Amino acid sequence: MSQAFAAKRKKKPSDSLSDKRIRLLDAALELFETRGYDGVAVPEIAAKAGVATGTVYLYFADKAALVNALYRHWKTQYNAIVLAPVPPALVARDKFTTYWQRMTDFARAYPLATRFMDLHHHGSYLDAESIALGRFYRDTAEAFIRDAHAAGAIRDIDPALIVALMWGAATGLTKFAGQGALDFNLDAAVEMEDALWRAIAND
Amino acid sequence: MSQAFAAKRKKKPSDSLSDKRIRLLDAALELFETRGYDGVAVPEIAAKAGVATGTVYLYFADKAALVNALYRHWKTQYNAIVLAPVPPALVARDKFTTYWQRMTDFARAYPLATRFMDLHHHGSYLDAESIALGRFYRDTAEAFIRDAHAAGAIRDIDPALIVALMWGAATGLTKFAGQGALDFNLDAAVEMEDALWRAIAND
Amino acid sequence: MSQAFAAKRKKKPSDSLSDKRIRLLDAALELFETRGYDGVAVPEIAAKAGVATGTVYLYFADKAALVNALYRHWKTQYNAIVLAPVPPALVARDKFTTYWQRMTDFARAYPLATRFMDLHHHGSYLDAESIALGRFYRDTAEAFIRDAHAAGAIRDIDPALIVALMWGAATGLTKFAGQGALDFNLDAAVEMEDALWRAIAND
Amino acid sequence: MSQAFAAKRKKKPSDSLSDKRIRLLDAALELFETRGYDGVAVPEIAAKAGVATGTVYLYFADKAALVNALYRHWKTQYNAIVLAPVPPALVARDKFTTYWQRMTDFARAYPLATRFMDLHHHGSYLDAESIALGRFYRDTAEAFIRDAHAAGAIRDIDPALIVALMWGAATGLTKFAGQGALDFNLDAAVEMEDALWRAIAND
DNA sequence: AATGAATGAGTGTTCATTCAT
DNA sequence: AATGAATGAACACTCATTCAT
Repeated sequence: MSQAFAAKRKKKPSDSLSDKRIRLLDAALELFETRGYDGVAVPEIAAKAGVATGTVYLYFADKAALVNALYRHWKTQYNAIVLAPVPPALVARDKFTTYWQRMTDFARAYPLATRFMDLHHHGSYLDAESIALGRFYRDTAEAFIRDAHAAGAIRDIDPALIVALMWGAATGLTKFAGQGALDFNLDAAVEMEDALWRAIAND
Repeated sequence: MSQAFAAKRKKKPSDSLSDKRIRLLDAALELFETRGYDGVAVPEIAAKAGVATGTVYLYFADKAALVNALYRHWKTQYNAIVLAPVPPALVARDKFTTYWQRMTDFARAYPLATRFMDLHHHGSYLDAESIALGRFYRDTAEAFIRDAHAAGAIRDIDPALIVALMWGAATGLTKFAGQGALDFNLDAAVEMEDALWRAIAND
Repeated sequence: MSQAFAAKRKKKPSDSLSDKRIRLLDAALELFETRGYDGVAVPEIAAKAGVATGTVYLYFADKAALVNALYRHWKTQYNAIVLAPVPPALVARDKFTTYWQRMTDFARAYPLATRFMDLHHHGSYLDAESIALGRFYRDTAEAFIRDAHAAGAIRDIDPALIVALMWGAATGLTKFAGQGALDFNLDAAVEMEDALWRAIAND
Repeated sequence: MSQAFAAKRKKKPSDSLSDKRIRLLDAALELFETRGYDGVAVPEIAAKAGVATGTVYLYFADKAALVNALYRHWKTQYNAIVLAPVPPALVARDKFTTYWQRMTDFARAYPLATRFMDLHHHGSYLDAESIALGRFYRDTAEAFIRDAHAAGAIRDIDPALIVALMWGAATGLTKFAGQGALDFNLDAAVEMEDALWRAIAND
């Protein structure tokens, strides 16, 4: 929004302003992902973003505001992309494919952000609003599972268990890929989808 | 407590010596699990363990040595308990049950340690030896999977994928249980085992 | 003060920047001279220099870097002032006078720095480069002595012994003056010079 | 004294007691000489002396008491050996030889103690009594010089200057010998004595 | 809007000293 | 008399944050 607004003005400061905000978030993502929130110094984020230390505080009230902004940015992205409504007309199996595909596409496209969200989802520096964004995953997933079960497509398993299984499978792929133990490509995603569906499908 | 009872007089130095070491490791586990390595101050660990700050350095060379000792302690426990050899006479399905039961028993008995190991497995403060302990899981799991596949019990899936799936399922249970989203009891473990076996079993 | 007067507005950063460095070196000199390297706490140096503790580390990598910078500063000054070449046309006696005068002028002008260099010349915190600066004294003095001996002006005494004597005489003056046992004024310097020349002169 | 007394008893504790005191002083000398008072930790002195840390405090009230005991021990030795009365019948030149010989003999026999006393004579941890011991040198030396001057043996030079010269010459020899710049043997001592006498002698 | 030098509270670590054994 | 584990104040150093420019 501020971006669109700024675009009307001719001055480049405003432009470079949002530019700097983004560069700060990118730098923070890279650093927090590897070393954790407390393991990274603010001046280091600034240096990686190519701005002065003081500039960080023009865009974020403090360090906690920066992680929260970063966390929300990616959780929001995730929710918008992965958890967007699926066509109600689709049969359960296709809905499942759609969700799983989005999850793995996202994880493969943004492995840093994916690991960052997993690693930091419990951080004491995250405020209530940030943490609340995580609930949307569970709610959406459980809703889908209940529907699918009601439609007779999947067996009678505690929905929470299925959510844990799907989330765990995606996380496992990301983690072991990060360790070099496997290649998280499209084939792997499809192979895993097949296994997951067998795990829960009726018959 | 039973310890204090058993130790009738005498030899308190060596008793209290290891006692302090253990209390430090316990305190560190609890604190590191919630707030991460850099989020916890050494004096705080000491306070929680009921010893003076300087005492930490009688048992550990520095803070990094403390996390490494903690990490190794639990990884070693995990490897000894969960990855101990299973009777070769067992059929694949029973081997699978054995491994899965151990994994979930461990995760339920020591949820803090389980989350700690997951959270810290990539920490820059861990030395090579500590990190090497993690490889045993992958090796053992893959060996089992190859055998089971050779015996025709499970389908032709990349073993690394199955490892990711099993690890992910256990992690997912631990994580969502920690968030209060599910109750990680024996039933849940068994229900998940059934789902997992369907995911990979031949037929 | 005259500095503040001269610096009319503008450019205070770089001004105050070197200003702080110098104030830190001055404070360190005064404190290290009396209490030794390990006897002085960094925050105390900062306080004496009128800056915050953290500021010390903007100008010096660590405490050792600070002593080394201090030591080098004064050794370099000493070498430049005292050991500067003397006109080759001068007769040996006049060269001797020149060197001795410079030594005593320096010691009288900068008694703190003189004692600091004597006290710290062997410190384990000094790096190789710092220690190497001390060699220049011996080399220059020995060269002069060899020339003077070749010219028949001084007797056949081991040059190293004469160096020890000259250095010792100057140090003795500084030391006993510091203890209040004598007044290290120009007369004392001249009287000592006369004695030293008699000690080594031919005839 | 306590040594002689203890010798009468059969128990070895008392024996090892004074033994330990001496070993502590020896260890402290070696360590303080190189690294200074604040640069050496008490447990390190204990380790070098082969006793437990707590034992140090059985023999000395605290660290300062230990340096003071060490300083006084050597200053007392120095005063007893070097500044002992010389036969009044001796001519000035022979008195001078006697004193100088004792100074250099001492410096060569106990280089560590000599450097320790030079380095620490101003330490803030030394109490008044310790520092007072240093005055004896000046007093004795000045008394000798006044006599010699009265006897017409030496020129009219400020006695304090001569003291500074003699002390400086001895210190210079010790220092440069310690740096490997010269060999502080008997010849060097004699050569230096000759030079010093020329410096001050009448004629 | 942007800088980065400066700050000082807070961190990891050391060490003089004590005390139960 | 002797020990050495334990202590906690004090140290060297870091880093989130501010502010004069």
